[in-house]
Amino acid sequence: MGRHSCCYKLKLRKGLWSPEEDEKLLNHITNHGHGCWSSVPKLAGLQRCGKSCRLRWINYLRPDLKRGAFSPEEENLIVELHSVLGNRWSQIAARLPGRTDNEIKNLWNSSIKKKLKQRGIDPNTHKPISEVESFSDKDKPTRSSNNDHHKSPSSSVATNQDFFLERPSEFSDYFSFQKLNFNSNSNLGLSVTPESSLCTMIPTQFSSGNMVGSVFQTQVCVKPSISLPPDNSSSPISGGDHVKLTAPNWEFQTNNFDNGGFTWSIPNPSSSAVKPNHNFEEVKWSEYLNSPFFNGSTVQSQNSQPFYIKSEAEYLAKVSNITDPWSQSQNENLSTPEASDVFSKDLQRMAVSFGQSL
DNA sequence: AACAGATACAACCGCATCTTG
DNA sequence: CCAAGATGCGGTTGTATCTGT
Repeated sequence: MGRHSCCYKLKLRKGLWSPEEDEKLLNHITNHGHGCWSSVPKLAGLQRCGKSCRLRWINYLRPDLKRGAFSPEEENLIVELHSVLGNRWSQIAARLPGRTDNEIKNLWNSSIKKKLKQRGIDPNTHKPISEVESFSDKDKPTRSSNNDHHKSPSSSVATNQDFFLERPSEFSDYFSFQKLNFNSNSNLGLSVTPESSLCTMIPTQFSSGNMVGSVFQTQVCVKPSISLPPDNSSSPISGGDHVKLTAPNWEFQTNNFDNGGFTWSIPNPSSSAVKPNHNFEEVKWSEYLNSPFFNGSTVQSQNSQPFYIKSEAEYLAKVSNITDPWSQSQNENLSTPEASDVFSKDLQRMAVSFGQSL
């Protein structure tokens, strides 16, 4: 459709808004509300199209807008959200009260991108630039066209399910999950994908980012999945190319935006109960992102209600008991190889259990 | 002071989706 | 169900301002 139809019929003003125009629009909406935007210009006495009026109101005149520079916490939150949501500016803006998608987009393009690059982080992938550069073509996921999650969702996301299925590979790249050094093969005929191409990432703690020293920290969880070998194997699981499972233990990652580095930690594997038969496919990513967990507020107590994934009830209960994954991991000093080995074995056990329940 | 380039921000454009008759 | 209009979104462009020479 493109340009609003009224713009063709009438000679309408374009470009910057004058104070007089602002006043007319502000007065009209204050007194009457905007109603149908296409009728606003006429009712407000403006030579603009409704689309232009709407944009002016949303980005500039709205009374609840927060003015002034972005705080470091806001910038960190934007980076964090962008790593999950990509260029879904409106969704990012929804988590920063008083900020508009337009100004967040502008901030990203004019400032944050450069800062990340200066820290050696690729703003598209959120990976260290050195890793991005060494990521050869042969290692890229086959669905390379989906590798850039910064495309417009309108063109890349056909359905919720498609979106959900496509997100994991993007984030497995980002999180370099192979650091966990899973056993790539087991005597059960199962394999945990070493490159973690099916790894699913769930952000858990955006709302509870906290200051540790001068560092703003947030935590996210990474949920490995298991892929099955071809049907000719002796795998106890049959049917379908892949089975996705929720890991019995969740991995916490702390993002330290001050130095651009990532610190890995893994909760004590024995502290988490295995819940083998829940079906993560039930939860669509978009539903998750629209869940109450994400609604509006950017500051939320860690002890508040856990986020919504109905099939993850067991997990939620555990998360709510973890008061500080960061210091917990520091104290326990879980080194990656040992912990990941246990982690990997738990995954395999769970996969078998899952397969037998089918 | 004048100019050019960089930067930040405002606004537009085109597309997809939603709504309505 | 369909078509047209309305709305929302993200990419892009335009412009004012800043900064350095």
